[in-house]
Amino acid sequence: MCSALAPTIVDDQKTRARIRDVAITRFGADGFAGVSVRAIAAEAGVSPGLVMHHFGDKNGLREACDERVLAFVRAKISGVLTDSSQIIAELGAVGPYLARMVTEPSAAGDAIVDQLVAETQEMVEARVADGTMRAVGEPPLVALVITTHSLAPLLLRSHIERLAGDPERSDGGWAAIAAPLGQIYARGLFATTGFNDGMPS
Amino acid sequence: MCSALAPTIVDDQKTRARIRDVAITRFGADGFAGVSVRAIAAEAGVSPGLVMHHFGDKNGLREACDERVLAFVRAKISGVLTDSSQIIAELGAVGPYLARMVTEPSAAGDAIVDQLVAETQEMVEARVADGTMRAVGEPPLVALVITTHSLAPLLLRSHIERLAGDPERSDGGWAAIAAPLGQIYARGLFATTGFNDGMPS
DNA sequence: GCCCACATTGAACGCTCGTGCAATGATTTG
DNA sequence: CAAATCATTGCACGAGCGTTCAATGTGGGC
Repeated sequence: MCSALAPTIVDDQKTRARIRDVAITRFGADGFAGVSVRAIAAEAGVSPGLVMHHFGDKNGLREACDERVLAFVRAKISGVLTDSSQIIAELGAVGPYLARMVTEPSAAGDAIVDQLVAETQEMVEARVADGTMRAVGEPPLVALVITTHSLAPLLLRSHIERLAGDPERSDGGWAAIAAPLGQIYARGLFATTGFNDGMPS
Repeated sequence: MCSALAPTIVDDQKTRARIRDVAITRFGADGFAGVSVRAIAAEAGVSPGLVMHHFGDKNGLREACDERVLAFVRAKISGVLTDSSQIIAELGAVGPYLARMVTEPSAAGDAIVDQLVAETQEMVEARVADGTMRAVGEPPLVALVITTHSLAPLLLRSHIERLAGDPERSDGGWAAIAAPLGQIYARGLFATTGFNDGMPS
């Protein structure tokens, strides 16, 4: 064909994996319906036909992406929940895709949230048992609340960096919000104790 | 010019508004790229050409939707932040669209988040002033944290209803999470006071 | 050597998309 | 009544979509 220079220079990653990773990035950025197979193929440096050969159809490609991200989450992040900035930075291109997974309805997204909630629940029960956490409700519900709240930075990443980011510091504003975040979880937000369900308006 | 008597004028506005409202529902469900002008036109009972006549092009339709939702939020909800279940129920079909607006990058989404943060900041400053809220950091950052956390139920609505929903109660699980939520904001989550930034792992 | 399995391509298919446009119908205006 | 205005339609166009497929390159096992 064209380049017979180095046989392994294109093979820095297996072709199938490269297509899938490009797809994760593009799907994360523009959504499943917002990206064409052709665009992914072009960015991966292959033909559209090869995408179909490896993944069957466009939906097969999506499933491969889901699977990959699910495995990524299972492996790397038992705690998307705790340390936002570090984890979000490590997520890299997977971040936006993961955000879409938990945001838009899908079985794979449900599986990820289930896993995060389960892990959080274990953490809650252990910490309540050893006395480092107060029991503020049924563990499954507490875990759900903590998980959803902890996912917020991932889902609203751009706004946090936009509104808390400091041109002085290279950090995207994550360090800045750590202080109030820690205060709330440590001692709460309200000075009064008469509090039922949500803030009184 | 402005003789407000003809029933046709009302019908007139009705058609344009109906198309736009259908678009909000469908865009919210499947995303902007995931819905065709034809599908929206069909569901609104009009021809695709009429959609172009009223909104110029597909992106004009999106801008009309953005504008509508922005006005909706400005008017109805000063506090998406506080009482989740009530507000989310009142949002109706606007909810998913609003979730996409704040989740996917756009100027309109930025505007909405800016507004919510600004309102929250006013609330924080007022409550710190009258002593019902502790000062846990700089008000802009505290407002940002509260806002992002309070948006989580909107963005993860399906998971909350899925995991906290009780077949016994008609409520979708929102009442169930109110208790731990209130406890956290009232007195915090941790029993110990030595706490820096995020939980130690 | 040959052969077979596989990666990969490029062209083509049918379809749907967003959009433009002339025509039609209804309503207001002069 | 005639003219004008505007909502509304049906149709057609070109582009781009997902997908198919026969052909071609490629490399390891016999």
